Amino acid sequence: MNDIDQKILNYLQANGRLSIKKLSEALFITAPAVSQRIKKLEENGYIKSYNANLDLTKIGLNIKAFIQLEVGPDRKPEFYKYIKAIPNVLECDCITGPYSMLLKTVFESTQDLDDLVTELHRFGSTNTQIVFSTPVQDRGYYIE
Amino acid sequence: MNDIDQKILNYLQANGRLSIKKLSEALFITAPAVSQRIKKLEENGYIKSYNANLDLTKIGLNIKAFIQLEVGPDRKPEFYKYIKAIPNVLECDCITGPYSMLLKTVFESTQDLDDLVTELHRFGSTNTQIVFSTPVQDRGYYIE
DNA sequence: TATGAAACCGTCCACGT
DNA sequence: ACGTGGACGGTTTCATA
Repeated sequence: MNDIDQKILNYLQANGRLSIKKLSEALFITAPAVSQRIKKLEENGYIKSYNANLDLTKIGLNIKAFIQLEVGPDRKPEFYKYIKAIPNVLECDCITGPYSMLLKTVFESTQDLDDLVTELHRFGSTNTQIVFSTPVQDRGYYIE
Repeated sequence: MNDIDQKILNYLQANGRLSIKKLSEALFITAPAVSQRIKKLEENGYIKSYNANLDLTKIGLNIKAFIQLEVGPDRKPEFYKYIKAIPNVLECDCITGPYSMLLKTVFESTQDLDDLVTELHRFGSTNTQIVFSTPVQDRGYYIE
């Protein structure tokens, strides 16, 4: 990981479909050199994936909410398997504090949100916060 | 937005660098047709961006934490400007409940986390939860 | 949306540093 | 170990219908 690799990572975080050619021009090295570096960054696990980022409200998912959930340590394996299968859950983190799980979720309606929360109660108590707005969208980390 | 567009969005969410050729083969239409569809999806705002997803622990950002913060309504503009300039904040949501903001953050050490929390206190009281593990990584929404 | 042609881009290889 | 330049093969785009 040197200076050029960091720049590649910054560029690709900002635009995951940037062509090798464009990168080679921005970095003043040739295309094969860029190609090799990216390959290594992928192989060494620096780059986990490339993703298109959608505007979910455009496909009717207008409700975004964070749900905190109490899950006993013994029920974690069961819970993980369950939660991975629910498409509305975009992220799930195991955290410190009285609620052990934090879920980031999206729904078409508050009714759908309510349905999931009701389901989740079989694992433990919940605490739900609905999102009004997102001043900082999930973004990359600029490396310097 | 028809069936083919949905499939394109699903494919690109899973692999943002998928070539037009590969997509055209998967969808049984020609490459120019795919190209035009993607262009429209971008223009109409369905696709907001393409991003490389990094393993942040690989670059020393081992601490991930959610910080809840009380911000008075009158100080929101000031807060938004401030928070956008901090690279450690990957996401910021304005939410319901006693704490009006939820921040997703990453740091090299708990010391750095402590420093930011101390800074944030000029806006209001905070509540911090450190992440132990992330069973569901920030993922796309599979459209059906 | 399909077709073919042209332009473009990415990869491979041999070589040099 | 890393970068370069040329050549090849594959991909995207354009014009046309």
